[in-house]
Amino acid sequence: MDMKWFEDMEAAIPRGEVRTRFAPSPTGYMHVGNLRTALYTYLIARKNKGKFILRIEDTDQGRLVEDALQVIYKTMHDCDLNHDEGPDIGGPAGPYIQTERKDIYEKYAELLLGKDGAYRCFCKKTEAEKEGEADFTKHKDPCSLLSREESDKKALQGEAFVIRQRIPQEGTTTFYDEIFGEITVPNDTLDENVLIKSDGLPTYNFANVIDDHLMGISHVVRGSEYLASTPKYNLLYEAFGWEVPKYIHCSPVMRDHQNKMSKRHGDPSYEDLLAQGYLSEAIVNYVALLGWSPGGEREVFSLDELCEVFDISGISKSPAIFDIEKLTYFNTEYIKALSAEDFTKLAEGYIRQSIKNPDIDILAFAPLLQPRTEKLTDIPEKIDFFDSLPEYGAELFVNKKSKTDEKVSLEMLKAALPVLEGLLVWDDEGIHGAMVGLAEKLAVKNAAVMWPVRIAAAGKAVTPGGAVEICRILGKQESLRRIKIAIDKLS
RNA sequence: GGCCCGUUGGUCAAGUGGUUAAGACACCGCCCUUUCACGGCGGUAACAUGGGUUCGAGUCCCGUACGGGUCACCA
Repeated sequence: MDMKWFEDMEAAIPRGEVRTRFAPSPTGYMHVGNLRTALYTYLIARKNKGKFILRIEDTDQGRLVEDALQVIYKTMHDCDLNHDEGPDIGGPAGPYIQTERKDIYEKYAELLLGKDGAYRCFCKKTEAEKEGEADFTKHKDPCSLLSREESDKKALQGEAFVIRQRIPQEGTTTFYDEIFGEITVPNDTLDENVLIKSDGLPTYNFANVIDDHLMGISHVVRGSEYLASTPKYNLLYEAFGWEVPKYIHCSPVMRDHQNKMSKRHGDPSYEDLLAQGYLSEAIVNYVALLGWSPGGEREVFSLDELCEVFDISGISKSPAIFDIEKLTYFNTEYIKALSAEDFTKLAEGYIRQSIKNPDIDILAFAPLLQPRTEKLTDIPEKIDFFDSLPEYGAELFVNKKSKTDEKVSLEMLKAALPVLEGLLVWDDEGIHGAMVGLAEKLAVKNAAVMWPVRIAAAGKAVTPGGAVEICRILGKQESLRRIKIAIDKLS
């Protein structure tokens, strides 16, 4: 065995700084829990002026998904979770794609074999483990008893094998997690997992340990589903004589008390949320708070601010249920905080979805929409009435607070028609003045005029903006036409 | 089933032995208002459970219940 090679590998490991890594499998789908893990991982690196690394865990050849890498890059980029090292930009600890590190794993597996921390298993892959009846009894693997000579001989003869981790059956293993504290498990409950598969590629169980070590990862951030196998990873570090990194296991993001968020249940992925009209910044802010708390009362944080205040101690042990309503609240806040230009830019496409009439000024809607938009996708149905007057019932004219009913509305519209018709300048000031003046003349509340006019102009009860703004955007001719339609309807 | 972990209002959560148990979302009410919304003000609502330890327990210990994770040649 070429020990010089191993020495060189060790010597090349970046050290002396905080290094974290986000290590997704290319599944083509970034679920919310994944995004949160990426965020926390990023935050820990930035908070400590360290490095954030992207590593692709693609050792499952059967599950390759086309373009999955692009989904990862795009999500990270959209969310501003920029990495310092990764497959696309390189770095001192590459390659950053596991299938490109095959020879590295092979060498370390060989080394481990030599240390008796692993053994070859020549058993046939058992199809016996069918769905349904789970067998929880542990079986002693006969191959673990094979002498090194026998094992080498069989391998040399070309017999297919996998490499399994050898686990001492006595004693306990203890590891420390930054969130859960000290955890101790009896060694005889640990399985001798496959480290190298028959296709020569490593399993997660092996690759993560090798890579985290070789890439100089100081803080391992991952989902709590790995909590149960962490003792086995510790045993691996121990067998190699390597320093164990800090562990940060995050509890899952749930859809309800019983189930994790999942594609199967139709829970939204990051991409889905974008498509539903949520802003990246709002999603990131909300997700940061799902399972982590800064401790104070403040909740709105930009990414940069999160880098400052984030602390591992604020991460919660128990799972958190994803609440789309609270996300919506954050989204509303972020939309309101947008500059008028930025909002217009984002809203334009949605506005065009329902406004086909080229005579209508698209930009006129933006200021009306911005303070009352929860999700960008809500925009089209809010303004569809501008394009064409919807069918509506006369009961919309009834409003207690404005003191209007169908009869009063008819009177008001009849009175308003000539006043508006006589307006020479069709702007907010003029329209407002005309209607308020009319109300004063008739000795009624402003609302008694405004309500019927708004209903007549819009044909729906809930509208962005009031009678004045709607009439202004509609234009004089169309406004008058709609008022006449309403008069006919009420007569 | 074994092992591991968790449990503060509907949800996210603060809280590290002594608090009137924060805050946010949602919900309800009032005010403002040319609608809805926004905004302002106020309200309903919680320490899973039983034992300890302690002068004193949401906070520490043990049990119970409930929930989750894991026990793949998936990660």
